[in-house]
Amino acid sequence: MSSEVRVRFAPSPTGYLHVGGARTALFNWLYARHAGGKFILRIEDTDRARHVDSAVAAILEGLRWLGLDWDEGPGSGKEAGLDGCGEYGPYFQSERGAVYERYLNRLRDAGHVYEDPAGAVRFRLPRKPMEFDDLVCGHIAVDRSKTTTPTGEPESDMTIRRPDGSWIFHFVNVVDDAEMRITHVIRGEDHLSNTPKHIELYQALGIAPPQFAHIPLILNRDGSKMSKRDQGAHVSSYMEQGYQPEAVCNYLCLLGWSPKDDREKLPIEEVIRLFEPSKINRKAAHFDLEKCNWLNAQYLAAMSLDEFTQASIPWLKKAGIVYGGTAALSPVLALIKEKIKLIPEVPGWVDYFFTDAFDYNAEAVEKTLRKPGALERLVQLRGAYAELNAWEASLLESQLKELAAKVGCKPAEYIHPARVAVSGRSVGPSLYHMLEVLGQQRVLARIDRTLAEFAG
RNA sequence: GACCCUAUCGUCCAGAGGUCUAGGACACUCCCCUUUCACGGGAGUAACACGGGUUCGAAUCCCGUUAGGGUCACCA
Repeated sequence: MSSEVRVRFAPSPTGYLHVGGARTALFNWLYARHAGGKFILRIEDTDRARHVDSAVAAILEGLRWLGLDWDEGPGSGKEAGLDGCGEYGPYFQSERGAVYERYLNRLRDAGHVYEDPAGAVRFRLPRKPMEFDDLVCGHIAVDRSKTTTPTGEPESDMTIRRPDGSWIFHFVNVVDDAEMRITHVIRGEDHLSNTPKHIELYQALGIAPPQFAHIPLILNRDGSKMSKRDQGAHVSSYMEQGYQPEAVCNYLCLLGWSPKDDREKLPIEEVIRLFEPSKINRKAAHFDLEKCNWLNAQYLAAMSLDEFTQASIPWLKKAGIVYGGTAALSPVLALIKEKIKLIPEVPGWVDYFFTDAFDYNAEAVEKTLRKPGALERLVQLRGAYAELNAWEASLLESQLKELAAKVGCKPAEYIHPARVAVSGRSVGPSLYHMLEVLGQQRVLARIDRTLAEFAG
């Protein structure tokens, strides 16, 4: 009746959301949004005994974080809770037993299933050549009569219900896709070999199968299979490490898809506009965290100072830094904003702005303060800065350079010790701007402290 | 083992028979900017897996080989 595109993401609640799964969800979502269709989330928890609410929550949380809102499924993309929305529910397979029973009877009436000696229900798999069109892989022709097990036995019939009455993936997956009016099944390439069997199921049921699109898997950088233990494998790890969700999402979009021009960072609206399942690459993509980090830095650079400040606050609090209001915080963050690749690095760059009790980095001390004459330079610089009636970066710079010229040494002889004296380390923002933000009182006091600590 | 998918710089992506002495990005190296670190700007190293065809012409089409991946469950 309607030609509306309906796609779905159907994870099983394993307790976390894998990036591979996230990308599958993303591509489904992109297509739904591109086509003005619906994105459905269905939880494949056929094993009710293993159903854990927190495991489902981890998946919903990851999807929401990435911005992948669903139109039907547990809860909605926008609100919390697991109640569900949509007219084809429930969206937990553990609650759909009656539906499966009904479809099983249809198969039974048509003579497609039988009970094996152990009491499991099996589907009589037609062993004949068949073919289908895949949106990503193209036309696929297989002869299932030829596939055998590792020991050389012919493949056995597909089990669809266990002796204990619980259901097997293949059957319920097909039934639910049919019941939920799914028009396009976009899933991982690991399902490619399952698809002929699923199509047989559709045919036995007398239902027209949906369009299929199998997307390549994501591998580790070195080409090995990405497992749950690998770095960056869980969406939650990006949440915990303070990545920008837009950046991670953007990166995932680029894994197997591209706008066909040289753009890398592009708004999701633009991806939605250009996305086509048939344009997805056929080759497995290797996951490169470096590039993801670079994209994240691009997103940070594009943030306003205010956005950057708001994003930094939770991490400053977590680090126990008392910054005393955004008015005091923002000028400091302005100094280091473009040096940051990941928001959680912020506390490590600004801590000394908010406490006088910072430590001196041993290596920095060795390389600058311990150098002959360094403390003498500090005394001279302190003298010059103490006399200033104004306190502004360009003035501080000209004063320092004048002093160096008068004494007949390089400005560096003042710059390096000064940096260590006021911050305890040898790397940081532009010295003069840092001094400006710190203020005259604190700068002089910190030089005094340094002189006292390292004299003699 | 059988069946299926895939094959362009280390990695991601352009390239859909001539415009390719193969382009962009990440990473790496060097230079500039900056007397710190980073950003930014510039330059450089680096690839069509191999072998056969088809064609006037192939990274692009076909076949084979090799390599990688997937599936062959009462996991999803």
